[in-house]
Amino acid sequence: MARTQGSHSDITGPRVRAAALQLFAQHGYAAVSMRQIAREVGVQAGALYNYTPDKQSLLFDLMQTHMTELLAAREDLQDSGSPTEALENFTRLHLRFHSERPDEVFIAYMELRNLTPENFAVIEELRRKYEDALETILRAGVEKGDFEVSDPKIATMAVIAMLTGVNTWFREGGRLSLAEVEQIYWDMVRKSVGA
Amino acid sequence: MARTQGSHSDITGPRVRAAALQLFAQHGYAAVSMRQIAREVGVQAGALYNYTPDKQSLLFDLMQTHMTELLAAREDLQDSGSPTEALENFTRLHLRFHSERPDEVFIAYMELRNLTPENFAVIEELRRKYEDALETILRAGVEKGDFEVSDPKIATMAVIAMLTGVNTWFREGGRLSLAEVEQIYWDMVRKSVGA
DNA sequence: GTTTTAAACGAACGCATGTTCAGATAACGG
DNA sequence: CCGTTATCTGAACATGCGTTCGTTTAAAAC
Repeated sequence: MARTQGSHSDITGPRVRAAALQLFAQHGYAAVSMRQIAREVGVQAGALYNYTPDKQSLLFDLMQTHMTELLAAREDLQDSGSPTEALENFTRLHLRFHSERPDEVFIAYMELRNLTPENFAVIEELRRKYEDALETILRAGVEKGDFEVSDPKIATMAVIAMLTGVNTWFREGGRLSLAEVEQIYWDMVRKSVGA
Repeated sequence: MARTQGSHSDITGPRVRAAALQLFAQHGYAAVSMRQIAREVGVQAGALYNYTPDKQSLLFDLMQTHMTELLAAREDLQDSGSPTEALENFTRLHLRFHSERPDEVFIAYMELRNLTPENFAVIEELRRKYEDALETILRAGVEKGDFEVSDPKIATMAVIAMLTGVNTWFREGGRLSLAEVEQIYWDMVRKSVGA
């Protein structure tokens, strides 16, 4: 029973990625089989190969798309203001972007070791670019005398770790709204760099 | 060829756990087979079942041991001093303990979803106890007027995330010594809670 | 109304998985 | 020196894996 209604490729393709995203995030790449993904989509396993050359590419595409979108969102920020304003923009963007995409974030941080070396290098490069953006802001603030940071490299890692940690507990509809969470984290980030 | 020298159970047992620890951390629980662990130990797969009832127990034991040791180390700290001193002790202990056990920490954070529901509940309870310790310190500091923290629960999560992030980049023998890293992170933690 | 083609089926491939267990081996206690 | 026992082997089990491919279906094109 193929094609029970209309052309499917532009519907099934996104559904395959959505199912892979959800299942990889929930159980982990290695623990999810192509047959599970197919069952979620409502299709036989063989049909998945109309949409991905293999399982590895499915993972890589999800991660690359996520990192590319993150970088694009970051570049949309015009850091014309002061370092403090730039840092606030970065902080709020990071929190908003990450809290909107818990599954993508989870995969991007947990499944790096399941990438082939070539694919890993690509993702790492994207991640490095993102970290560089924050480090640049911190260095500008230090140079201008606005921030008090002894080691910008470490401060970058510390701030990103702190912000990304929001995904371990924040759920929309919980005790606090995203706006409140943004404010609390921004207060902590600001103080931690002495701004 | 069994027992080529002396009794092995008290040697092989720890070696099984060590191999599992290293392999789970490197490739992930789901991606590591019992035969890989056995090969690392230098034994056939069947022999592993003299030391663990199954693969799941191997993972659970590693995580439970780690969390129990962490809590024990935490309880060895006498927080007789001020909240600020208690927070500094907590910060330095966390950094030291975690940087000494990168594999255990990695597993404890990444493999939660591969625990059975019963085992997961046990580990989560241990983690909650550890987080409670920090939250108690923060609340004491707020009450005494030493800290400036709007939401102790969130501040707890933020600080722990920031500190645990040290494991994503810190390697002994790198640019900075552990003592230097401790100082930098303590500065940032102290400032972030307004102490 | 016929032909083309996108899309999915469903069986098959070789191989790996966690776990069990009867049998072999070698150090130990007597 | 012999019998016991802790320890490990090695084969087997059912099941599942990622991937391939000839075949079937039904919508689209003409």
